[in-house]
Order: sequence, then structure tokens, then C-alpha cells
Amino acid sequence: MTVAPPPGDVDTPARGGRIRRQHEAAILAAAEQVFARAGFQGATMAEIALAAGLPKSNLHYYFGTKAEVYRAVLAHILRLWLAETDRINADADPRAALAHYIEAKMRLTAEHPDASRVFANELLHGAPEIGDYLRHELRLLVAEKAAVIEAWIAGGKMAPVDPVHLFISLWALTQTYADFETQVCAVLNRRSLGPADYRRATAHVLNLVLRGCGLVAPIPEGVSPCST
Amino acid sequence: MTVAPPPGDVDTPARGGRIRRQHEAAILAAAEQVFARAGFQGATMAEIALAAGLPKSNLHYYFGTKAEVYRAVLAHILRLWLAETDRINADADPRAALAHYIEAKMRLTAEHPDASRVFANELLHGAPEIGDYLRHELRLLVAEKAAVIEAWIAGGKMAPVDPVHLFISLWALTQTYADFETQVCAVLNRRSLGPADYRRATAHVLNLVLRGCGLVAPIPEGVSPCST
DNA sequence: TGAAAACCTGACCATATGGTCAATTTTTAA
DNA sequence: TTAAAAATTGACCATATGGTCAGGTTTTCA
Repeated sequence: MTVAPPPGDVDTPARGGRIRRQHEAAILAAAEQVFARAGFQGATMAEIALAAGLPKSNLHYYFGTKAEVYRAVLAHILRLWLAETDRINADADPRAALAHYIEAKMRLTAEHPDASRVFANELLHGAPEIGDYLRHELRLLVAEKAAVIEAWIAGGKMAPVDPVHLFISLWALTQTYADFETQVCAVLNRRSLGPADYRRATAHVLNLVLRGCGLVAPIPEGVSPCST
Repeated sequence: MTVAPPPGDVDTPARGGRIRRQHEAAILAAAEQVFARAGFQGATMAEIALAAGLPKSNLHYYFGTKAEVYRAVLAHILRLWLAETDRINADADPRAALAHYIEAKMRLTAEHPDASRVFANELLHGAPEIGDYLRHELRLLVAEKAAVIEAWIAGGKMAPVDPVHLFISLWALTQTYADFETQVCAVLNRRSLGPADYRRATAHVLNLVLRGCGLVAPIPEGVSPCST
């Protein structure tokens, strides 16, 4: 039911031999891709094996079942996902802290779109594996950060915004670029999203959210549309 | 590859006998539920049949294959989804038009969460069925509405915001409440989202977006948290 | 250098599931 | 009333896929 000790302990114990570490990593990388494209049920062990360049039986040597591979992928992703809220603390500057968070999330989305998609798929299907994690660790983290934002609002440092819903909005605004990339590409009339597209998207989200929180706009206006 | 004539023709031709219409509707409703919960691959004809209260063979009498059922569900959803942009036109008031759109999208999300989830799942997996639709009909619609918003901005009626990205943001902000309901419930510490939660969410999104577009805040501040 | 541990994998199996079909009943409408 | 059309469904099949396993090979390290 629960993902192996989520980001609970130190950096993965790294147990097992050299070969094991290498192959497990290869399998996880392949699995992330395949799960992202096909979902849990749609993914097949054979496909993952192919992508990892290993015979199917070998996957079952390292991971007993498909569900185990899936859980390992989720655990790997959660480790990435959680960080980046550090700067949101009582004595930080709201605008800088929020901007930093948005930029970090956007970078994460751009650099690990498959991870985002696997996570999205898990949520979409009711989070059977990470539900507990969301209801405990994540909820507490958000409650903590929400208190910081409440304090900023009370101190007149930003417009009144529901802090928990603000987090929900930030996740939605950023991850949509990975999760629904197909739709984004369609309306932007692009084949895929490049660095320039992500820069534009980041500028847009920053602009919308910071202004929406009464923290003026950081980007003057003319964000060079292309190049560099 | 393409969904049956999307919202192309009139209201579904409604061909076939009385019984056909009834049973097809029952099957589609059941399928929407099941696809929302399990995705395309995860859904089984047996499960859909059970939910529809019909023997499995009967589904295959009305719809040849699972893919056909799926396409029919998508077509049904697209019909719902597209509307509601009417009020976004050159001589409308930006704030009223945007507020109306957000409220409509939010209502749609609250009333048809399963539809939203099926759609999200399709996008997440690269929109193999509705890709063409997105790249043509949807893209044109958005381009048209984007021009309206550009005009509003040029006329100094609202802050400069990238119009296409604004649409992407609006979809993300609203649909996240259905697609990722599990996560939303987790951080809000709720078992499920009720009308009051949706009211709060709507107020939040309106607040964030309208302010973000330089259209002041409509909700004074204290939105009664609970009751009614 | 040798033996224990780790690793590898082709062949195989059980099951789940989408789909078929032919025999039958119900509905429609002339 | 009746025959054609529409609807129904239990039994059945082919295939895909997760998972097993026994017999091997390689690596490790004392």
C-alpha cells in the first residue's frame, strides 16, 4: 500500500553489488519512460525489459513483480518532487521565495516530464500507492508552508490568497506543461516543447501568480519570444 | 485515429431504435466511470458491462470493440468541453468574460469529474485518439480567442498576459480539482470535495487569475469557509 | 584457487481478457 | 397476424502477459 520508505531515510541505502545498482538504475529509467507513456496497466514487463536492454527474466530477478518496479519508480520520483520548498519560510521575502519555488518547479517539470507524468497518472487513478504519503507527509508539509504564507498575508506583505489552494494552483500551473504536453503543443502549434517554450511558460506563470498575489510583475513585458 | 465526427455535426444523429439509444447511453455512462478510474488499458469490458447492467456480449453488439466504446466516450466529452468560450469576444468586458469562463469551467469540472479524468488520461498518454482534434479545431478556437485577449491588452483593458498560455493556465487551474482530486483532498484534509469546497476553489481561482490579469479582485475577502 | 554468492536467462505456465458466433427471443411495422 | 429486423446472450477461443524455475555462468573474496 505504501511506497517503500518514501524519502524517509538517507540516500537510498545502496545495498547490493555494483552490478545490481547499475541494472536497477537502468530498469528504473526504462520503467519511468514506459509507465509515463502507457500507465501502470498499459506498461508491459517485456517493453520495460526491451527499453532497459535486458531480458525480461532479469527484471524479475531484481524486482519480483511489476508492482514492485512501479513502486520503486514512484519512490524515486517522490524524492525529486518534495524538495524546493525550503525558501518558503517566515522571514523570507514573499516575492523572491515564490518566484524561486515556481522556477524550481518549472525546471523540474522541464527536466523530468516523464516523472511528472507517472506521478500524474498515479494521482489520476486515485493514488492507490502513494495515497498515504499524500495524506501524511505532503499534507503536513503544505500545512506548514501555508502557515508561513498566512503570516505574510497577515503582515500585509501580499494579497489575501488561500494558501493551500495556492499550492494546488502552483502544482497545476507548472505540471500541466509536462502532463498535458500534447495539448500544450497543439495550441502553441509546436511539435514539442523546447527550452524557449519553457522559458516563456515560466515567465507567464511568474507573471500571473506574482501579480495574482499582489507582488507586482517581475518581467517588464517583452520577453524575447524566441532565440537563445 | 480521429474520434467520430467530434462536435462536427448536429446533435448526435440519434440513429437506431429506442432500445439502442437507451442502452448505448447506459453503456457510455458506465464506460466513462470505468475509464476514469482505470484508464483505457485498465478498464475491462466485463467491468463496464457490469456497471451498465448488461452482459458483456451485449456491449459488443452495440460497440464492436473496446476502442470504439472509448472513442464514443471521448466524443461525448468533447461536446461538453468545447462550449463556454462564447462570452470571450472583442466587445465584452474582460473581467466579466473571464469570470464567466472560469466559473463555467469550474462548474463543468465539479459536475463531470469523470469526464475530465478520461480526457486527462487521454492527454497524458499522448492523445492518440483526439490528437488531430486538438491540433485543428481546438487550436483554431484558441487562436481566435487569443486575438480577442490581445485586443483587450492593446486597449489597456487588462495587464499584458500571454493569451495562449493564459488558456493553458485556466484549464490547468480548474481541471486539477477533478483530475488530481486525490491530492487536493489530501492537502485539504477532506474525504471528498463537496459543493463548499468547489465554491472555495472557484473563489480562489477567480481571485488569483483576475488579479493576475490586472482586473482587481471580485471577492472582497472573507468567503465564508463552510456552510450552505 | 576454489567455493560461495550473485547474477543470468530460455523455456514454460496460468490466467485474464477482448472478441466471436450461432441459436434464440423480442420488437417493429405492414 | 406474421415475417423481417433488431436485440440478446452463454459458450467458446486466441492471445497477451505476468510470473516461475531449474540449470547455468560470472563475480567476489578469503
